[in-house]
Amino acid sequence: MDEETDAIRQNRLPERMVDAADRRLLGALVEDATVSYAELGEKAGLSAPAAHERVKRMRRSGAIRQTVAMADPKALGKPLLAFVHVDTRGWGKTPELMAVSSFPEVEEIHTVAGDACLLLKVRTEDTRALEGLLARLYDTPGVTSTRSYVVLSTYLERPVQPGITQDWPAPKHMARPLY
Amino acid sequence: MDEETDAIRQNRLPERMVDAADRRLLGALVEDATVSYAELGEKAGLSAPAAHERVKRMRRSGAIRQTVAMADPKALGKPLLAFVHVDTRGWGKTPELMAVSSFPEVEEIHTVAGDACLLLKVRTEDTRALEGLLARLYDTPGVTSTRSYVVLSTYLERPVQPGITQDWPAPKHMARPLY
DNA sequence: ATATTCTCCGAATGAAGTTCAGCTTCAACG
DNA sequence: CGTTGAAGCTGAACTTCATTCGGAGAATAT
Repeated sequence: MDEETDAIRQNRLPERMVDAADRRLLGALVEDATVSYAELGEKAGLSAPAAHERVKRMRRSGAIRQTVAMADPKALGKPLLAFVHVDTRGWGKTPELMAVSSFPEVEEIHTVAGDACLLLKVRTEDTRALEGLLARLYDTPGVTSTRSYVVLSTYLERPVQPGITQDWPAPKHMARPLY
Repeated sequence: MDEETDAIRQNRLPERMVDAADRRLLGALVEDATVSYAELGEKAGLSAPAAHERVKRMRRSGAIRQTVAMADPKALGKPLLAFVHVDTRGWGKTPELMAVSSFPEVEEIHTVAGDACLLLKVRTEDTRALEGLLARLYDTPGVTSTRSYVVLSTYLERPVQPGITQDWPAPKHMARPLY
């Protein structure tokens, strides 16, 4: 008992596996997080307090990273979506990554295996703003070349889907910024 | 008055611009959608009913597409993230796109300007499952070649950020599937 | 200047989130 | 084999929040 509270304080949670009932809850919450716990429990075959308890645990363990509103980029004045492949030399140091992640247009940053080093997902007001972003990229030390893929139309955009019939371990660590 | 209710029935909403207060609300909701309306209003300098009213309007107009829980892909047994560029001949017809969008591993589908036709974001259990997805892609009529970028590590992954000091028109149509 | 529309606030109501005590199941252990 | 402890669920009680309503103020149009 004492070691568990101790583990919680140290942010190392000995949380449970994500079981079938948890995945049913996740499936509903990934579709719409505004439903009541009563309705949520009904869908998962649980009472409201039980559903609440499990969701709270999943938030704690990091199985549910966050609950957010998805804003329409057009309503925020950023209708242009593009993927940018960045070739670099001497990456791996965090300062450059932090510089790029501070650009407000950048939505995702990944390092990938393939003929590019970095892969960015960016949203801007127009092509002119995209050019401005590219200019700032080239000003970042280490960047050698970029390749842009401007999105013409989007056919699908959805959260991670559950739907695997197997149980998986909860993530080891709490969700936190990666740098 | 009558024409407005008529317009609502026909799904053509004559909604307002998204102003500075709306953007403050969006900024908070994009970070965390579990806050109370009282707290939300406090952050935006409004009372709880006013904040509630504006959020409701933004949901109606489509400025807020949906409110969802972000599940940790690892907790769902899909730790592998990859971007797949797909070259095709004779696209543009929806049936093929619907076939691809029915794959549960596929999270996003975009058509892009550049040396690829389609750009997919996919999550799978492992590289073997990724190969299986590629095989299903090649079985889809029209696909000629694919290029995969397996993500080694992710440094940033966040929702669309507000923060532009200008007002923008609300989206013209309600958010709905694109095909 | 008057009417109209729009948005806001404060109070009241209703519905939801949250806690609690007690019951059941299951596994560990003497 | 019986006992003990932990974990999970349920229904009821409690508390907080979402939601509605009436009225006041500002801005715009007539």
